[in-house]
Amino acid sequence: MSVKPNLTPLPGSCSACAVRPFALFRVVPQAQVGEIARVRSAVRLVRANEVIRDGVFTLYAGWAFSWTTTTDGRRQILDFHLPGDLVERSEDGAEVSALTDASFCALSRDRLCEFMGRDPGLALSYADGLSRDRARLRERLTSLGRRDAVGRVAHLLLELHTRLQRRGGADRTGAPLPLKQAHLADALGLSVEHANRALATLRREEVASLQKGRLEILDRPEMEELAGWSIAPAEAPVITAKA
Amino acid sequence: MSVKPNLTPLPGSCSACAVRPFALFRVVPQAQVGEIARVRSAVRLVRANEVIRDGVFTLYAGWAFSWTTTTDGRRQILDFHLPGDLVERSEDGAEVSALTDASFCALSRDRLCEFMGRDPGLALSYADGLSRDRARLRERLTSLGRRDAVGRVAHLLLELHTRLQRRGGADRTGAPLPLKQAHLADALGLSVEHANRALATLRREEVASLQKGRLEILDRPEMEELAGWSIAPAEAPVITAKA
DNA sequence: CGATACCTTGATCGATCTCAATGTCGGTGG
DNA sequence: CCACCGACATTGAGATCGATCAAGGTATCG
Repeated sequence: MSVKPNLTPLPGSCSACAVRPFALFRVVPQAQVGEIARVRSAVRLVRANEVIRDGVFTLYAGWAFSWTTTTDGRRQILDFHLPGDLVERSEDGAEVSALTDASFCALSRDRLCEFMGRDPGLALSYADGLSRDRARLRERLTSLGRRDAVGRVAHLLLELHTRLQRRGGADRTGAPLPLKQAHLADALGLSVEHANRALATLRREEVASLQKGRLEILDRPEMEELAGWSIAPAEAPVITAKA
Repeated sequence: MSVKPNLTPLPGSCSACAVRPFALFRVVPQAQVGEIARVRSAVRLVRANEVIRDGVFTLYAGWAFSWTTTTDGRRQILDFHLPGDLVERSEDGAEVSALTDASFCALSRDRLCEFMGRDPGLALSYADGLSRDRARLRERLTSLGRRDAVGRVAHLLLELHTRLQRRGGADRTGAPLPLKQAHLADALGLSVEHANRALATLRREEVASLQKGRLEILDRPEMEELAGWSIAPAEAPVITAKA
């Protein structure tokens, strides 16, 4: 086991940054890329499972996730972070950990705020990221509220596949996915055993498989069906319920 | 039954707006309040349960909520909106409905973007709102993932009480709360019957009661206990699960 | 080879859903 | 004024999904 994570180090200059097209600073014109460096406070490498203490950072390589624990000690994973994502350690007691070995650019919150205060485009880029986060959380909330275990798992896998694809980290039928079953369980409000069974169902039905860090989508239509993956608008039931 | 909602109409001028101190435009200095009017596209009154079609608006009076339905027709409430909140009808098939009779200022998305593009402070105010939305969704996700029915109900009631209090709409021991049990159920991933039973438990244990549109908090320490209402940071279990 | 981390499976238990009534209360038409 | 109606709230009994508990199984790494 190497002492340091086995990741290519970050480029010294932001102008060569491979993830900038997907990141907060994508809106900064080439001419002002130099200014970004003043917001950067450190470049770091962390090992899988290490807790990250920096308040704001842009993930460069590897995965991370945000989580809390309830008072009785159970973990809830709030979101997964992919390369290019801007991640904030929030005030409210949530933590951020590396899911894999990872590297990132820590930012100074003060200098970032200052920069955004001068550059509305950057502020809007920041807002755009928040808006995406919110959309993801809403989807996940819908999963936990109204989908069964198989549906939740299928939905999360489709979500991650889509996000990876947008960054070129996936092909149409699969992608590398470093999640353990415990991560799935803690993100979806399931026990590990049940997450395992849901995954087994998907595999048995030849819908999808997640093994050895790789997702394979075998039957996308069926998977979307199970996940309730419709971005379709809805008629308006006035006062509904029925779990 | 009146044909029009029984709400005081909005003031003609934004400078007299009662909710502006809590709203997106709180950061606009008095001298430029006139510019806000150009972003406003309409003032509307809607009845309880009416679907709202405007894309972006500031709620002025009354409550609203955002929701989706799953493919099998069950409803998930994504968030509740209170006076002063900026509400967006999102791209993704989520709808917004009035929970009570309500009035609001519809905004032009284009002109709002333009304004924010000129005024970084406004863009950051917008981001701040998104950030709060996200924090609320994370809390709710934790509820659905890791808390039982009574905990979920208690937590949501505390959240709403806190939000109302910040706006002066609640005293320490209670507040008017127009939610039906079906709203609670659909927000928390429960059946109406079970939401009812959870509420009954809280009442029986003399922790809190929600009746006739009013919340009473009878035993706040106990309620916080049940809700897991700790904003306490947590130790880091490395790979947990166990629902 | 043994340890460790992770995955899998089975049996049982329990929280929550479903289905089916019944109760309450404010409003409305007669 | 009263009987009825519709919207909500409540209660009970039985069915289910997913949690727990308890073993194994497998693969990787030192």
